[in-house]
Amino acid sequence: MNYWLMKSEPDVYGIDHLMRESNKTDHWDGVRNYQVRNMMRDEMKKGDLAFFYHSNCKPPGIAGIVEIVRAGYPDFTAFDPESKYYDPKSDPDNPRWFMVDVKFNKKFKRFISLDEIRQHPQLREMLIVRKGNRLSITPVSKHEWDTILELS
DNA sequence: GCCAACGTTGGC
DNA sequence: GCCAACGTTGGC
Repeated sequence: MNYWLMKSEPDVYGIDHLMRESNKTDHWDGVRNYQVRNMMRDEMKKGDLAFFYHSNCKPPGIAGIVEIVRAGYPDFTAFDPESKYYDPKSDPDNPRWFMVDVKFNKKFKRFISLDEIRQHPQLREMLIVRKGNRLSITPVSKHEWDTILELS
């Protein structure tokens, strides 16, 4: 079982959106970065847990937890010319992009801001606080996971 | 809105 | 295969 952190812009799709989905589940579409694609395709498994991170907002930080309820499968928005994520180079017979399904697990009573994460001695190694890290999904160690849960 | 830190593209 | 130009991300 692995732990992750998944970024999303709350103005576009935040944890409150996921809460309101039917069955509180949705697919995590639109990833168009190869490193993240590889993680979703090869490493993220059903039953894994992830922090739902709000980016590009004030303040950025972790809002809650989601569960991976379906492992990597082809991102069908890449095949849809009407989608903003359309990619004509992704062939349905050999898909270029993948996604996972996530289900709302919990919203933290207390939002854990990026600033708080940055200040915490046990969280200095988190990829999210590394300069220049722009990956929309990053792995989280068990120790980091537990530390943030204690804060929440 | 700015801009640093990337990743991608494409000419050569 | 190099690398300049361009596009994107995301904190500030």
